Amino acid sequence: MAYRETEKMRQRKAEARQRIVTCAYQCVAESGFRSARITTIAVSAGVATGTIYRHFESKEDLFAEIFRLATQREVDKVAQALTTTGGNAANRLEAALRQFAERALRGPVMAWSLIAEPVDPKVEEERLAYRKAYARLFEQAIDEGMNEGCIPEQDARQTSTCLVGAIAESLVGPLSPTQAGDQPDLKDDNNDPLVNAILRFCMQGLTGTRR
Amino acid sequence: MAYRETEKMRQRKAEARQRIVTCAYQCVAESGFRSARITTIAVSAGVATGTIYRHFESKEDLFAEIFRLATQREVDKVAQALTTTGGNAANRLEAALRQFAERALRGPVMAWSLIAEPVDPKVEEERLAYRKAYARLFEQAIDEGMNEGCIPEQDARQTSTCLVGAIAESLVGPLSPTQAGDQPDLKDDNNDPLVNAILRFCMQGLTGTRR
DNA sequence: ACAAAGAATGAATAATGATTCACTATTTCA
DNA sequence: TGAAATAGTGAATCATTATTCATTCTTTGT
Repeated sequence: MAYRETEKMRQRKAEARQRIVTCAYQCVAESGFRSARITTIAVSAGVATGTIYRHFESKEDLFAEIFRLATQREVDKVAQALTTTGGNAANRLEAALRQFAERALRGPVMAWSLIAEPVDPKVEEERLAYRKAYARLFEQAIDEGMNEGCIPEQDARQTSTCLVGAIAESLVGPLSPTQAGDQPDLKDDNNDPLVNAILRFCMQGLTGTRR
Repeated sequence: MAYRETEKMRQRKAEARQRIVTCAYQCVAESGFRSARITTIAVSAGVATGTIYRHFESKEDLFAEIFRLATQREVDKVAQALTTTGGNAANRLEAALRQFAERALRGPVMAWSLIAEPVDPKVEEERLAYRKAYARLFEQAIDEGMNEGCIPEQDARQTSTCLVGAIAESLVGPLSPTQAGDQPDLKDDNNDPLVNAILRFCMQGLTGTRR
């Protein structure tokens, strides 16, 4: 016997994989999935195109992983807003919705890719999962709110889906790459008028209470 | 001189064009844009593939026209619901939203193509227009409602965008081709629970009044 | 019937990039 | 050092369809 995979090698491979992921991520964050080329990613990661296929079944698989990664970041942040905010469940939910919208407006290219860019089926599947992940977070908060009594009884799952839809749709226009360069700066002070208008609708739909 | 386009010819060409459009429409209504092939459309329309290019610049152009056509039908129906329903602006708007959702559930394949199927850029553009068309209808109704006093003052454009988003997102799951065969029959009696739940959220978001 | 003009045809082409794979290089261990 | 095992390479291949265009067919007016 001669060669057996050693720790050192395992690590080196993991590094290469990581480099590929990172470069692919950057490509997508710069100009979306559609224009991201395997060749380009390979070059920028300093490997041959073939090497990418030693780490990923296919381009779609790689992209699905990128999507999942980007998604996880976002969902985590929203989950965090949900847990670290004070006040009742309705307050916490509002903070989470705000986080969702504001983060999107801050990273518009990636947000557009995640929300609205036409993508291949495997990636589209991830998108459905991503939207569902948000919905589930919101759903849980609504359930809590109903228990606390600060949110009226309702179909929490259905409402959470509506919340995701209302926000996503409201962002499509502003994020659309045809009007890049808009939305110059966004303050941290809960005062973006677009975000406020979205939130008003969402919270009203949720609580049936005029703001 | 010898040949000059005559009325008869003009008509015959128009018929061929119409046939192409109809067949393309059927293809899409059966299984979406992605799987619709120019060759298949040509065969079913009884023309050569080349002939399609005498009538349309490109596949995308043809599909954009199909999209526009399908869209127009839907938007017209919603507009009709908006004008023919009795009651105040809020009632009329509710009827329109209901029409939007119910029609989608009745023609799920086409609805999915219009709402969520990944499509090429030119067609995607039509989709934005389509969503905007709905939003504009709703916006107008909201404006009327604010004048009538039955809808509180708000940013009508923003609200209408949220309405479109909430409904569309709520439909994505149920329309998704992976779970075709669901949603077996839908009565005309304003009683589909999914539709009712969506409408509750929408109307609350709009009026801030609990249902 | 004929020639000019245009329409229709559909097999061949083109374009695009993802993917492969025969080969080279590297790692490991006796 | 050398042989086995695996990793890396990237030019060539493949697959998929939309699109083209040289050719054939139709229509029209004389």
